[in-house]
Amino acid sequence: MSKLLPVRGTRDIWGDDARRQAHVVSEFQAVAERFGFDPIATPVFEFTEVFKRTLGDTSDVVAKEMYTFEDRGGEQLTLRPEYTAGIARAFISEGLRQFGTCKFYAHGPMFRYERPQKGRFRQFHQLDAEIIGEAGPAADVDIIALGYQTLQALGVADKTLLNLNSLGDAESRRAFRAALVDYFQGHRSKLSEDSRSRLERNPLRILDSKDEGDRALVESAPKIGDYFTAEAADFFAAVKSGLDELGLGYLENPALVRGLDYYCHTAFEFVTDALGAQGTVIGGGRYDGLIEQLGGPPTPGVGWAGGIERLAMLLEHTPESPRPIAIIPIGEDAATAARKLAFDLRGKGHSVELSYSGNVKKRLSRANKQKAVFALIMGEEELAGRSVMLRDLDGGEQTLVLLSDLDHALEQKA
RNA sequence: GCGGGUGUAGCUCAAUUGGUUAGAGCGCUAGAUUGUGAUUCUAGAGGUCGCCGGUUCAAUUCCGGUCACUCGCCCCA
Repeated sequence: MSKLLPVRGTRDIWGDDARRQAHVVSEFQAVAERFGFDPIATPVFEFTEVFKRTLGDTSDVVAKEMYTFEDRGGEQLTLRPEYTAGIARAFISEGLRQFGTCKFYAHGPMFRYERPQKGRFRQFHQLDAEIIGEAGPAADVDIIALGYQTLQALGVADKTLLNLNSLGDAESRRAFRAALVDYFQGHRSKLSEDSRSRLERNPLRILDSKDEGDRALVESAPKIGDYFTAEAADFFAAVKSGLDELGLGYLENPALVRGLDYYCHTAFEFVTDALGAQGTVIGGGRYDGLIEQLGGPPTPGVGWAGGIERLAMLLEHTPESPRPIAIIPIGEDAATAARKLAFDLRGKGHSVELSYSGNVKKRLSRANKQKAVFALIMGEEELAGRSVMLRDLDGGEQTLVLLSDLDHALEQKA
């Protein structure tokens, strides 16, 4: 803490960044409501056990990439690295099964102890959508559609490509995994060093290795589709035809994988090439085994999370806030009247700027910077005539308007 | 955890092959009509040259370390 800097990988968000991110959240909320999703908020920290159980103890993600600490009562707590585990925990804790299928949306900060790079921070923010309790492929299609329309609402849909894959059901996965390990063992010496260690830890990850030599091997590696059970194949076909019916294009990407056991069937990502190495803006899939693994009743689920920072970076423009009306009083009496007028106009729904200090010149200059449409100048003369000077800040012309006619005049100008 | 790049004013960047007062644009403050902005003109404020150490008569400049930012690798729940 040598200087007053934010902690590595965290940052202050203000100005245009803050406005862009707020816009991402509000558009998402609007779309989620249209899809009949309900808001949910879960704590930013949980018992470490919640994330440990969902990740599996073996993963060194648990040890190395989570913000874990002990509180004064000796509890092991972790700042949430993702949304799904917390929401699944809430589903169990709150007995939400009684309500049948739950459709939730949420947004908030996440924490991962990683080396920061473009579009990747230690504290970052996510949108999240989950459908819990629905086993059929219609839910998968619905959740992907929600993602797509969110991107559309943000005007970035055409900068992304939907990548789609199926991991099959548990039986398919077992068979595929075995075949994959078998295949790569046979070519062990040709694998990159990274992938040789992946072979033990997480063989599916070899499929999206960035190493060129690995990629060549992956070309002729076993394909998950060849190991699908009939049910798994039907499920994937149903998801694809559901997307086709909506006219949603996608790229079938067999390299799109999920490392953990509870993932099954649908895996998808909306990916962009505009953000360097961190191109996934929305990623999700089906996790039918998760809630059971957490200690709840067997419950299917499907959902996604989207990176707010990444989406905000993709926005073409910073969304404009409405242009205000600036009220500019001259003198103490006018200042009092100005505060009352500002209050009334705001009450009627206008966006109004009223500076706390400054002479006319400074206030006009400020109004200009705030991109005000009009200035309402109120001096002794105007006050005496129960009127204000209505000045158009784009053109420069100004007219004296009776206060009683102000609503009408503003309406005319608008 | 590993590798590349960068660090000079609030912001974007110059400059000094090691030498005396480190510059510009934008922004900010004030003035050119004490009731009129956005244009123009003038003046002003603002810098431990990221930090610590080394070499040197002399370091913002060269060297080492460190911190931060940045791009990528690993990882990606």
